[in-house]
Amino acid sequence: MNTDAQNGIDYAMLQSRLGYKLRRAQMVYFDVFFEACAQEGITPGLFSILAIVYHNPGLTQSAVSAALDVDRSAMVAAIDKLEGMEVIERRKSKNDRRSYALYLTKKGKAFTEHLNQKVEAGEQRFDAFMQEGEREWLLDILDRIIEARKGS
Amino acid sequence: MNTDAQNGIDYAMLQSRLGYKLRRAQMVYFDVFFEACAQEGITPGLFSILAIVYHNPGLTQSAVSAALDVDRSAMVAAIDKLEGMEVIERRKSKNDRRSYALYLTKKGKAFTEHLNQKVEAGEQRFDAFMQEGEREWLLDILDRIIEARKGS
DNA sequence: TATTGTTATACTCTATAACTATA
DNA sequence: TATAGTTATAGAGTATAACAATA
Repeated sequence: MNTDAQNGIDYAMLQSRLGYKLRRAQMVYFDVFFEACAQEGITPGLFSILAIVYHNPGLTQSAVSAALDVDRSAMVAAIDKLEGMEVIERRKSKNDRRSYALYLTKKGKAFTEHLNQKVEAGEQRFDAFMQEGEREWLLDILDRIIEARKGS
Repeated sequence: MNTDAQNGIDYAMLQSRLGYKLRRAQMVYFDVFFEACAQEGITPGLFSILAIVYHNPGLTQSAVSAALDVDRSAMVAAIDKLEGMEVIERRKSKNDRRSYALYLTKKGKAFTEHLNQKVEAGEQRFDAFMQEGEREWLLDILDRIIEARKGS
């Protein structure tokens, strides 16, 4: 039960842990995500930026970094790269001349939608291992766990 | 639904993704794990080593690195640190003089058990957000996802 | 004074390559 | 020749601190 059949090593103290299994399962999905991104010459972190700007055009760099919980300084190289790929653009803000408003280019919108569909298709592979309704149940219980943190 | 009430930013393309929710939920549990480890002056990575050696005394450094899927070279500093804490010890292997056999010290066993209980207690906080039997079902579905990768 | 974007810097984690001593 | 442990090194990823322009 607690033994991994592949190498005969006993993972007992890790296997029984829900956090450990969540991590392993998340890694399975991350591999799909990473691979889909890699095929399009991007990283998961950069896709996250595109996804945020796609649904929230006009955000500043700082707002995006806050939304993704990374430091402002990390955004500079990231936006530079996305701008180099011509999928995002910095527009000088009118109200506040210190900041840029971020927008996806036409190419960027199509790129983001294409990548999103690709990841979605990749994830669907695992639906075969779930019974009817289990996916919704899983999403629901994960939501409860995520919400549970907030009341800490 | 797809909007985070906290900052008014629309995470739609990420929120709908099962992989993203798995990551968020995993981070909730990881915070508990990390905090419990930090209070004992250790890291999650080092605890994983202790957990493996606890259940598999006598493994070589290379075997542990393979079990945890990290490079051999990363083990050196890690075992150095655990040895410095007097929770693990390298014993010269008799059969193969190139390698060490790893064992927990008496202190190391107690330390590992204590830490394990601490993490377990921390995780139990989230059981309140699950119905009867849901935890077992969740472990089961996560196992199916983890196993699904192998047949890729 | 505070904030935006930026740069320089450092720190962690991990991977690669090369070395030594064994096998 | 291949493997175990080691070392040096380099690459991500991310955080901190400081600066100029602007608020």
